[in-house]
Amino acid sequence: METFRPGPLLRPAAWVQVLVDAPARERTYTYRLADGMTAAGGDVVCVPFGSQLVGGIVLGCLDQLPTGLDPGRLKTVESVVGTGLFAPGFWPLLVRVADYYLVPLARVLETALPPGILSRARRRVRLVADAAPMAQWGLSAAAKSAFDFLRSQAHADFSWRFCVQRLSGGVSSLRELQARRLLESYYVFGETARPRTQQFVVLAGAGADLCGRSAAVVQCLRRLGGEVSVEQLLAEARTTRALLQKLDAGGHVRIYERQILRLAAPTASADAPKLLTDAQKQVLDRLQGATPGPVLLEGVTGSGKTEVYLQAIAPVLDRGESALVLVPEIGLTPQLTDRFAARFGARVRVYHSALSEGERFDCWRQMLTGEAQVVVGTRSAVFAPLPKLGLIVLDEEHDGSYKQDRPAPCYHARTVALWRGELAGCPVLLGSATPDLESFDRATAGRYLHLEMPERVAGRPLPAVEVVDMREELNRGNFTPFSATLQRAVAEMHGAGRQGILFINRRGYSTFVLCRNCGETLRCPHCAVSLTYHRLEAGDHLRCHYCNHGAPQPRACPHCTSPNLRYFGAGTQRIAAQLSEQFPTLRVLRFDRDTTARKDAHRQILEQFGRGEADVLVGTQMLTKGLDLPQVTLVGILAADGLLNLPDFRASERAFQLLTQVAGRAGRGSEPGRVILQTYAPEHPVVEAASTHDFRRYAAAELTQRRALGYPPFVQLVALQLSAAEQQSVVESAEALARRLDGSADFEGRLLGPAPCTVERVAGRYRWQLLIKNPNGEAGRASLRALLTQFVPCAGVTVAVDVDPLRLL
DNA sequence: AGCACGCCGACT
DNA sequence: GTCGGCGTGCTC
Repeated sequence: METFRPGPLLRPAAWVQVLVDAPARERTYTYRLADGMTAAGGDVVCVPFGSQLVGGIVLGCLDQLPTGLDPGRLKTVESVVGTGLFAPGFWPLLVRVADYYLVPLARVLETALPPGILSRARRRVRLVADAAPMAQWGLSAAAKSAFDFLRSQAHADFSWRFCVQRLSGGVSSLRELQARRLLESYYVFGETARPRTQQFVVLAGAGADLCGRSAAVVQCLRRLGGEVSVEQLLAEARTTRALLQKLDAGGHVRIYERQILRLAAPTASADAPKLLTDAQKQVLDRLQGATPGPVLLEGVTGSGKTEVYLQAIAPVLDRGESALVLVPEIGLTPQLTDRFAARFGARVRVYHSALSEGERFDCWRQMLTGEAQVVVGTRSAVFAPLPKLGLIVLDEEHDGSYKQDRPAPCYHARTVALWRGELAGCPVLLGSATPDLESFDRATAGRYLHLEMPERVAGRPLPAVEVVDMREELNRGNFTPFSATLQRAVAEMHGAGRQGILFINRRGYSTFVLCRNCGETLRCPHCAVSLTYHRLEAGDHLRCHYCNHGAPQPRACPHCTSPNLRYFGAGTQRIAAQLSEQFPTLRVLRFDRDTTARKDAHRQILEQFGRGEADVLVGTQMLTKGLDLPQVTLVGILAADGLLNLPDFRASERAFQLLTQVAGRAGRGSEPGRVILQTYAPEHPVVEAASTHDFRRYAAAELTQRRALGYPPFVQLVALQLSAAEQQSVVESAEALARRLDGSADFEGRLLGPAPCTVERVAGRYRWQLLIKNPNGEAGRASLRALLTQFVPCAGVTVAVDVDPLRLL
């Protein structure tokens, strides 16, 4: 962890800590500042790195050199290329994220900035205007011809890449010219930065004196109209770039770069504001009148939260400010994105990590210039550089995908959004039918403005939920996954020509495969879990849902060679198959990660279903995320039990959210909805609360229990996960770390573990976990930060820190 | 990414 | 015996 002081300086510092734009960005580097040069955190600099000049971002200034660094090896910052890359308040936000989540600031920057923003493609060179004529004496032949070529051009300013590719002698000529001060290299950033260009070829000469391949290529170019992209010509003429360059050098064709705007604003038909219900009006009134700060909008499913967001944003845009809308997963909410595009048109941009590097870069630039005024995005969009932020909306604020759990920083977009709102002085609107208990607790404690929409729009009722005891079904001899009630309901629904949704929390066909002879389960060779059986067009297949390891379905047990394999547990595939078997005329669509892997598949499936080309959608948790399908009257939850009994203190909270959200898909149109909830534990409090739509009662009971047991939101948790290929070194390191923590006054007696993770081995790595309860806030995190900096684990062991973990592994 | 250092096959 | 292949490793 860095020891610099971030932010602007009181007096000039001598050294800066720089995040360098090199692939090996694991660490930061220290540079000297030349006399009179000043820099502050967030400035973009050009620094020598190895043999080259690269771009970098100043993370902070140093008053003294880090220990163990030889001053003789230090290099000096070449130039400060840009300041004010970030909107005001942005840099303090990044620093705060780094501090809170116990990660180096460099990690946060890499998360927040679009990849490639510092790309070396923007290194440029220019001819020195007043170069000494005698500097040309004694140049090498290559350098001389390179220099002459550059001077023969109409302009004196070139991209580094162009020079390296085009000039004789390449890099060595460039260096020679630089050494003679004939050419200088510099770094550009910002406006002129790499707008996307594409190379085009245009016919230049008559091409008369050409023969062979060259003639054929020119002929081809002429046939294509005399001017096409290089890409296209290469494909059509089946030639190489080298040949084109030769033709360019010979003056037969000319290659040039043309700018392209990569990202068109989403197009959609216009959409007018809808008439509001009284509840919606009240919420909007209170939003307008409120002082900036967090707002929890607790609105039942189908109460019209999206329309509230849209109408809350409209005045923000009218004031010339911008709005940030965060959604759990962009692919799952094409409907919401479309509505924003339809309402606000060209001012809307979609920003998420699945965009290409170039798309993210373009979008980033448009945000900085104010061209993009409404940004709809996922977790990482919380760092969108919108100036004059007037409102932040977090839809489905309880959703777990707002928390990053893979690479550090393990930030929660809701937490960061609240900080952003604080720094920008704007309201942060958190919306959900099933608020996160932490948000709910703060709202009821008066720390958030708490607004409610307890009824659905147009006086539609919430769907009636029938709980079906699956134990009785078994007693009656029904061994199918569908209870008699559900079967009747499906038949009725089908007869009435309506649509339904069946929810099952697993994908694939069977959740595990067991040998009836030796009793062994087929397991993943890399993970401590059983393999899931999938039926694919390409053949039957076993797949690991943790590391995605795949293997063909064996005909016999690999342990005892018995062919007597039996398939247990039903996933979406099997449910869909059995449903079709039982109701041959029913058209069934699957909606899970397997069927939606393809780009735009979400939208296609939903549109297909929306057009009435299928009767039932069988899917996983994906179904819970804000789908608005007015024709759906029936929702079946096949087995609630898989959700209720997970080894995690938040399991019941998640189960409640999931059940309520799935149930909420029913009856969103003019016809009332019906939900059938199948379970082996009908008396479970979560099942009871979900079936009566009673969030308040559930929340009160759960919060009482959390307080008693010392769990969030009453105590902060920090999870430390250690992993390595060697089991022994993981255990040793975990125990060593535990001893350190127990010896520290802050955490004594507040340490859970070390213990192996629920799934001890994933993708060939063993994982152990320590859980710390930190009741001391920032002071506790500070001592943890110090302790972790000093701790050196065994070789090969990585330690991942997760502040406020959502899932206990 | 570049560029160096470093250890094994075809040349003077 | 040297020139040169590109396999790891470092860059303040």
